[in-house]
Amino acid sequence: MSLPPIDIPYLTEKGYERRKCSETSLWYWSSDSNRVTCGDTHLDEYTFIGEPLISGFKERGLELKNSMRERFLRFFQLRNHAKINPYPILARWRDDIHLTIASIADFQPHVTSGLVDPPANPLTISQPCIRLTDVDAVGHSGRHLTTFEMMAHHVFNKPKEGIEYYWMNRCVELCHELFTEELGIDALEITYVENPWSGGGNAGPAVEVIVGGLELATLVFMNLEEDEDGEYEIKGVKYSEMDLQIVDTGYGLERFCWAAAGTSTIYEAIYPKSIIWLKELCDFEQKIEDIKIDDLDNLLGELSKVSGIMNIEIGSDENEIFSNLIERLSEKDILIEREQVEQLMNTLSKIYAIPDHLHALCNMLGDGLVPSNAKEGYLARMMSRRVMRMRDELGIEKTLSELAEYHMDVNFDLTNSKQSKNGILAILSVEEERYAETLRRGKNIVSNELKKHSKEITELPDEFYFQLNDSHGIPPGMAVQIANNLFDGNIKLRLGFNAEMAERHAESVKVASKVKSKEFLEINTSLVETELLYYQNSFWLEFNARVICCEKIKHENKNITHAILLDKTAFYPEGGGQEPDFGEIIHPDGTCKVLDCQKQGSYVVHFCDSGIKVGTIIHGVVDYNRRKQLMDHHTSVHIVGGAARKILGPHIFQAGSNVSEEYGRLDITHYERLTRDDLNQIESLANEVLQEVDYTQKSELDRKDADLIHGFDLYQGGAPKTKNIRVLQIGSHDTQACGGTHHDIPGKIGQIRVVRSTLVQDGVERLQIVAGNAALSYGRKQDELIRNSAATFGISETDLPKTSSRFFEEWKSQRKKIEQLEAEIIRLRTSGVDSDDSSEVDGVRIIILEVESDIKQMTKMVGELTLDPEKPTLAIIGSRDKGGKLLVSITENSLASERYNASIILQGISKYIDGGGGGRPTFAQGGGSNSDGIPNALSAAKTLVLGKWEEARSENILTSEDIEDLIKVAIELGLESTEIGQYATRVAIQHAIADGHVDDEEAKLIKKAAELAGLSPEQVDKIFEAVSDGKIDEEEEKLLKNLLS
RNA sequence: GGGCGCUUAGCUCAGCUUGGAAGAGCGCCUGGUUUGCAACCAGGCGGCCGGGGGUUCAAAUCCCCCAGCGUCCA
Repeated sequence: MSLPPIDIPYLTEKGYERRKCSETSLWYWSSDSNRVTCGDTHLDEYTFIGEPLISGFKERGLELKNSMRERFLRFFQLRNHAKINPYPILARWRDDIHLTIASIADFQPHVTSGLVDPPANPLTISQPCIRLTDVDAVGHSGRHLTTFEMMAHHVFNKPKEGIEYYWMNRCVELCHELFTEELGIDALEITYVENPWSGGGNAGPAVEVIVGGLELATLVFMNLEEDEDGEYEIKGVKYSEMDLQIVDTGYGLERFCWAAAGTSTIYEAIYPKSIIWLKELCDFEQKIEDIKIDDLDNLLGELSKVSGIMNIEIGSDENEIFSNLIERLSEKDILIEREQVEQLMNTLSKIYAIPDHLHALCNMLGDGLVPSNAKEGYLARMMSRRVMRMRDELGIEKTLSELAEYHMDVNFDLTNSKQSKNGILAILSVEEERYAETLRRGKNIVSNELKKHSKEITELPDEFYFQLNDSHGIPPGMAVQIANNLFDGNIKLRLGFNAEMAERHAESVKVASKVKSKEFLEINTSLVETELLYYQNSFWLEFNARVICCEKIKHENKNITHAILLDKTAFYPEGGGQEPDFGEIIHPDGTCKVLDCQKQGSYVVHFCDSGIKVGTIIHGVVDYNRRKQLMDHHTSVHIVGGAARKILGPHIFQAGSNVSEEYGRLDITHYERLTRDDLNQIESLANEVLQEVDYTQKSELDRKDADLIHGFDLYQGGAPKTKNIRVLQIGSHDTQACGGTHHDIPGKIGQIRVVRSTLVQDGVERLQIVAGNAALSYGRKQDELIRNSAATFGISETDLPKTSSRFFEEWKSQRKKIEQLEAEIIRLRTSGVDSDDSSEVDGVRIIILEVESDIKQMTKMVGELTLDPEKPTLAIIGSRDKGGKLLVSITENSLASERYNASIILQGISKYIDGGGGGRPTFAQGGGSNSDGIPNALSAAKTLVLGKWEEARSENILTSEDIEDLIKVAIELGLESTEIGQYATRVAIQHAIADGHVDDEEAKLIKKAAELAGLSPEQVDKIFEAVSDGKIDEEEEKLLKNLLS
């Protein structure tokens, strides 16, 4: 069944009636008998613009927010609610969201699941929140914000335990009293709209409180949880009633302020000074004159009323919005052109959005966030880039830091901020530099793209815009602007392009798969949980226990054959970045080695090289040296983290850690690269701590108390998942929740070295730490490196830097000398070719030679040989290097290049080395797999180019088939001469007679050859006819033989 | 977490579509010009074309893997 109708006797008493909204069909309560809508529809304009509904607040901006918040909290404090300080805006106690999006988020999931008690009950709070889902609507709608305070009163009832404070009726009563008696709102203006709420696995009835057309509060009564067999159904999901019944309310502080100020937009109520300042900076007066708008104030007021009730959201049709807007305004006798509204809205929306975005940025950075290109850090980068873009579009010449500084001075309360003002400004300066770099690169890319198109182009390819946006961070609008600025062009973006892009993005979003927790073996849940001895004493290394489970298993590590559970253990299982303990289990039948140790639920699984009978009493011995080293590193990681925070600033947060026997690794958030000097300072401070702190304090606290006592920086290692929290406190130096094993006396570590830092992700530096014994062996290894290097040079260690750089310089100059000498050898070799290897054919020098060089040197050689235009040259050189290399080069734009084609020659001769090749007509290279074929290839080249056909045949250098192939090449090259013709004809005919048949190819060749041989056309035809049937009979053979002579 | 892009001279980047002699601008060095500087002219130095595999006679270029950086979206 669905939720039953809500019954609120209090409202009935106050003269309210339950009715159905004519527009939305939702049930609502109102005391205004004329009302037909629920108050939150497109028919309900804001009634408070110019006529505040909340009276008695003269302040604006920060002061207005302060006194409004104070009034709210005091109201509930006076009615038995405990005031709770706001939680951080970075939801680091949760691993499902980055930012605090509602006051109830403070208590999820630990309190709402019933695991942990709430900090007070009932309670009231004003929680700063950030929601980036509607970021595009900010500034346009007049009411959207990315950052706001959610004022709330929460109750956590547990009816089964007799804990019941209040529920729906009393909640509405409190709300109604607040609005009417405390804030003086006319009851006729208030409607209560029933609209069941569901989300995140919970659900319940809910009431939206609408005042003057604006939703001021939502009252949620969360009493259901998702349950397949549940009796209630909401939006297709089944729910059942849960033990905990939560009153979850949310009152928008900024909206209260707006209703009290009656300004045309919410931004003017909360950021008035910023808006005036920004208007001056961008010369707003002048812009208005340019747009030619007369009665601005009246227009703005009406615009806000109208746009407030129109749903301006991402991806909505701009055309429709503007034409709607103009129509609505004309109903109010305000006549205005579409272009005027568009220009006005464009400018104003930016002026409105900038302070909002800056406020969100200050909230995030103030809480210690470091901007990054990934994860939550990206949210800050996105916001800062939005601000800078809008600033540039408005033509405001202020740096991001200057804008933020003004914002902090005027609108932002730094008292709850972890980060200092200067820290925030420093981070923003870095962001501005990075943005400038992105812009510079973007301009380059646009410029390169434009070079590909003609200057008259008016549209660039879609794909280009998409890629520029997704890969280079330049949105299409900006790309167009850059393009037109660069080339004074007339490029336009087609209408609705941004919506298309958003759609494309939406398509490509895929659902991430869930990671399952590891299961090593099936554990009978009736077995007793493992008692953890290592928490009772870090140096409890030997113990007696009973085997309660032992199973044969398969494992990556071949030595591991069994998994063993004990009723208690001192073996630490891998967790919290600390690697597992190793050691031995001694039992009556022998000893088995513990090679790995993992946690599964409440059990510790020992991975061993042999099994033990269940029930056996054993003696466990943890490997002391390994454990000691792991503890040295783990405690050091905490100490170094604390040192880094003291030296670099409060934004230092642990982004991950790993502790092994060799070293400790600590990832920290920071906005700049660390220098060796930074590391030295951190290292020094860490070692001071070893001296100063005598004992560490270990405690186990209830989650509720841990939060209260230590705050949320406690959870550096990640979101806590248990009711009880182990806390390690190292003097006043560092306090963290940690499940690892740690030293009681830090001094036992001996020394800590911070060896190096690497950038592991934008905004995250990885520190590598060695401590205790590992520090000692690290130092020894370093010494050895230096000693060995010095020994190689045969010098003292102090001379090492000087000598090594001298050797390096010498090596470089000698290498250069070698190259020069090689070049000289090539010159000598090539200048001497004329006598032996070169000849001349009709004014072209022909060089054919074999060398012993690689392809690179060969190219240089032919360069020497063919680059001189005074000496037209055809060079063919071969080398037996790597399966044989051939290179054919021809002097460009010369007699030689007119006559010869390098690529064809190469292809004609590369078969001798079983290879191929190609290139340009004047330069071709090839290679093969038979380097012994090089001499044949060069002989073939000589035959071909020098026309030494008879010689090739008579001296048996080439086979007749080879010669036939070469003739084809010669003909292709156009090296046609009587000599070739005569010779070729003879060869072809001989070949044909020997075979006894003629194929098409041969026939053509014979015909062509006969022509070239100077035979008469009749003779040619006769021969062709004779051989064209593919066979040679006796008569034909006679004819051909006759021809031969 | 996912998508996309980039990585070439000291710096900023072309070249990759369609494999065939590694380029431009700035900077640097030498010389010229100049009273000197800037500017200009001529010449030169400077490259494991991010790493590793593969295809090919031949890879900066094509394919696969990895790394770093950038960027958009969660």
